[in-house]
Amino acid sequence: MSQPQTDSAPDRRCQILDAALICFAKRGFHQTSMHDISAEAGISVGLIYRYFENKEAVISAMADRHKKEISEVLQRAKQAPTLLESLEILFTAHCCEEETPVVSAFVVDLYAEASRNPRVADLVRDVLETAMAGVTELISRSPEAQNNTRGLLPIELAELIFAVARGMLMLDVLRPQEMTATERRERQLQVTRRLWSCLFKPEAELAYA
Amino acid sequence: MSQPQTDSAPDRRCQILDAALICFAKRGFHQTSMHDISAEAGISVGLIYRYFENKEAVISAMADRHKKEISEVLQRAKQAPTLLESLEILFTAHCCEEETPVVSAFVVDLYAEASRNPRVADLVRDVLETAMAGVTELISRSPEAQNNTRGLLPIELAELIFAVARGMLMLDVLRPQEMTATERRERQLQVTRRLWSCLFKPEAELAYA
DNA sequence: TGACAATGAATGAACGTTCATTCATTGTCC
DNA sequence: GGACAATGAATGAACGTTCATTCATTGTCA
Repeated sequence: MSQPQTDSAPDRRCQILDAALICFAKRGFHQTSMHDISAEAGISVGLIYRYFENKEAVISAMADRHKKEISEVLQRAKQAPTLLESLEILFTAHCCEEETPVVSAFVVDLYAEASRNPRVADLVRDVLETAMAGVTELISRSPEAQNNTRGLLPIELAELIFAVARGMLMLDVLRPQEMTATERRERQLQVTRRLWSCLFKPEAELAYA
Repeated sequence: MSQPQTDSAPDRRCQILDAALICFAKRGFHQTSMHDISAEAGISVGLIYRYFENKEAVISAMADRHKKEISEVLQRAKQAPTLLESLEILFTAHCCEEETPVVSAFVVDLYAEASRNPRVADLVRDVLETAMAGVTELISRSPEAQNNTRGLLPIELAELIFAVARGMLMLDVLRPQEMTATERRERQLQVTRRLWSCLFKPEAELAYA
């Protein structure tokens, strides 16, 4: 039962962040009270303040964790055998039910927060640039992209890919609750494959119109 | 000088909504107080309640107005001579400085709100479906799309296009304030053209892989 | 036209509530 | 007992909302 401080502290932090994610996804940052979080975590309000300076620190820590999760997804994506599979991993990361789900509503809220909180904006931008650099590199090295027909650079392809991924994520928050994560995932995959067939279908070179 | 009630009432509502848009874009729905809105509009708090039942009614009215604005953009887009120009109008509607700008931050917030407010979700979904139907029709009738190479249906192309549009809008909120609307607009246009060249570059038919 | 009545747009102080934050107190383990 | 984890009632600021009040404008009657 007893845990030395150095071990228990990260656990508590994690527990609080888990609860915060659920609350934030359900109600949004600014409609979630510290009591909501404490209730969800099954602890007292005061205890949150032992691990986080204030509410904004909780939000920042959530953003940080999101950054780490994206890095991990990126690592997994990089190890996929084909570029298409890499993209599928990246595109569906936010509709997995198990593991550490990157809940769509939370991410959309994060972007909304970024629009007015420069610290969050910097962090989100950083996440995005890291992920984009990873995918750009992935594309550069993939055989599929060697003879893509439209004279687009890897970075330009990556920008398109990320735009679609963000756009699908935004669509995800409109889905009625009746739709399961699996169904949403299937939907995302369809669009991914569609985009893929547009971008990387092997064809002869052509100057662009 | 004197205005009959039937004329002045919509003006006041509009004035309040204009102020609310500025506040919402700056601070978000739930960080904006009714005092913020009244101060921005240059009126008293109480007066807002003469025109709107409560704060949620202000948000709903904003969403309604957004719906009308999108309809207008769609009408304009439909009248463009080429499909590319139609898409350019749709893609850059949110970074115009003049007229009634559809501020990116507000729209991202609207999606975040949609994720937890079913009424807002229905409205946003409705806007999206209308716009998507319009673009799908536009694509069906455009000569550019007659010989698109990837065996994608107009509706599937429209979904891709809208995903990119939403994704770029999300990116827009991360832009540092130093970037002008014109620069952001140019950025959006680049991506639009890139997508266009992927989707509609005239080529011979091919069965999809 | 002038005097007075009626209107309702507009105000902003006040109210009840919610919320983030604090801290005195209690529980737990070595 | 000492050190630290955990509690949750208390605090005060901020918020959405209400409503008694003001006052310019409009309508009415002589």
